[in-house]
Amino acid sequence: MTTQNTVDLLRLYKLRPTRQRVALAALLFDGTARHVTAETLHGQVKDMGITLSLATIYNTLHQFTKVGLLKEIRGIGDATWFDTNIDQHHHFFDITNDHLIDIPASSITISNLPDSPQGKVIDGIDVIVRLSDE
Amino acid sequence: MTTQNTVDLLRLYKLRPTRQRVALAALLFDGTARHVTAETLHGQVKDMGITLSLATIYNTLHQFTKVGLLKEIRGIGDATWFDTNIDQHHHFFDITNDHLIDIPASSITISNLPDSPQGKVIDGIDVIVRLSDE
DNA sequence: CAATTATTTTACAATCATTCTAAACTACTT
DNA sequence: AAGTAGTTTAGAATGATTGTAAAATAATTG
Ligand SMILES: [Mn+2]
Ligand SMILES: [Mn+2]
Ligand SMILES: [Zn+2]
Ligand SMILES: [Zn+2]
Repeated sequence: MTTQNTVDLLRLYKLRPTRQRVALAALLFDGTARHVTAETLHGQVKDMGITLSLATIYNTLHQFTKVGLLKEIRGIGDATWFDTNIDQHHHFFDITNDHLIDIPASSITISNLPDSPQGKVIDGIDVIVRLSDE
Repeated sequence: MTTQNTVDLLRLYKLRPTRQRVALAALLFDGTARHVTAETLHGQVKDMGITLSLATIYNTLHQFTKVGLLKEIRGIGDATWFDTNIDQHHHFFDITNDHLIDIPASSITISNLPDSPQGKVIDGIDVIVRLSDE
């Protein structure tokens, strides 16, 4: 993604295109599916020779999530993961290397779910398929 | 559960029936399905007038899990939950009150799951159905 | 292009769930 | 009863994350 495209993307979402946000958006939104934690992303920008504080990474990941550019995933190890795939979908989680693989929602059929309790409605369904070496 | 039954249960699993473990086992294994965190369980024993350290609660929950008396559930809020239902099953999670409800594995049908990657095998499947007020 | 204002970044402290450590205590064996 | 191995505990440490307040920077205005 060019810097100009990244700037435009941020403007579109009413986020000031600061040096830090441009760097992170360029890394994240290259069209490929990415799963990052604050720490892994911090490592990736550092590898590019850019220094920015972990607090800014957290702030930015949450802002991107708020505007709908990212999805938060919890329950994978101890840290919070952020996903560039914002479609409703599920995950394989390889417990031997902490690797996530997308499963399109259309690839899983869930049937016979019991009725929700009185006055409650389903907000979402998260499926995690844990993988290990055979 | 009588104290004697609790003592026998612990002996059966080669765990010394200490005052602390007897109290926790009696609370947990009364035959009803329970979902606790270290903190909620700590509160419950405190309410019974028994004082024991949070470290012991953590130790005991992990020991009970290791021998198969409990199951660990992650991805529900920030804390680790422990479940007296050790059958393979899933959960409704009510996000308005942090309440968990069991869904028997037999009540959910998952079909069309994509193939696992080369050399990987499915270790387990966790389904969390998030509930909110309608 | 200043000057002003609004937003963002950052260093650093604080929080919270959990684990570690090492000393005091207790259950089991002899 | 004494000895030993296992357990509990207070308190420190850890690690992910969030809060704070000052310094830096982007946007706006004249
Ligand atoms: Mn968050
Ligand atoms: Mn654990
Ligand atoms: Zn994903
Ligand atoms: Zn359960």
